[in-house]
Amino acid sequence: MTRPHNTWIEVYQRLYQAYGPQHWWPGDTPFEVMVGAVLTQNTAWGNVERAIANLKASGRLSCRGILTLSDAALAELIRPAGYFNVKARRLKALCTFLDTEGAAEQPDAMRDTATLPELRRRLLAVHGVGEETADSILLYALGLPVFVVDAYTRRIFSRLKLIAGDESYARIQQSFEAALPREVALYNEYHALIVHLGKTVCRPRPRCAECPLRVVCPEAQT
DNA sequence: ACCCAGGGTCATA
DNA sequence: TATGACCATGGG
Repeated sequence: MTRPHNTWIEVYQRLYQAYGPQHWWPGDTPFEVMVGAVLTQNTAWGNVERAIANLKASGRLSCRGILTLSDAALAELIRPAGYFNVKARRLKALCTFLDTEGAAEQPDAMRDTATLPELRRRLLAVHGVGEETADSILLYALGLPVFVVDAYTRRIFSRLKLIAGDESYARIQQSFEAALPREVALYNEYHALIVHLGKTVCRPRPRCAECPLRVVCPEAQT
């Protein structure tokens, strides 16, 4: 008997065939990934890169380096990332958390201190860490199997009519995790490809002529 | 001069 | 629980 066609996997395959591996997360260390996950909240990645470059250049890209800065000095370093006062506080909250977890020196050591659901709960309790930021940290900094849902995911998959768009984060996440094999490498690549498509093609005003999902997407069936 | 970007918190009803 | 205001820079 023929199994129902898994569109969720087909979308991945088409994106991968079109764009290839994305080599995510753009960041050298787990700690840099965590910092980037906070800084990129509602912010273009290019601005985040400048902020991270400032932190690196000043030798402050570490828990201690961040916690020993004044709020004002930290805000000044991350200014290009926008919301700099808000994000300065959030970065400090994250570093304080890592400290209390005994993971200040080795942020990815946190990985083996608890089960995945427990780690997620702890991250969500940190000020400034919501669901997407928590999951980005779990997947891209700690290498744990959690599918990351973001605004691009909602836009693309609602245009594909695979979701309505206004579901809860958890609901959308479950749709992906139920349809896909539980593999970190797949979750990693899929989300990265979604972001790439969202930035270049599936924009607020879509450029469907260049979309590798043309045959799958009702939006493009003019 | 707009619109948009790899969200999250907080106050209010 | 569900909305809306707020946070702010930089590119198109």
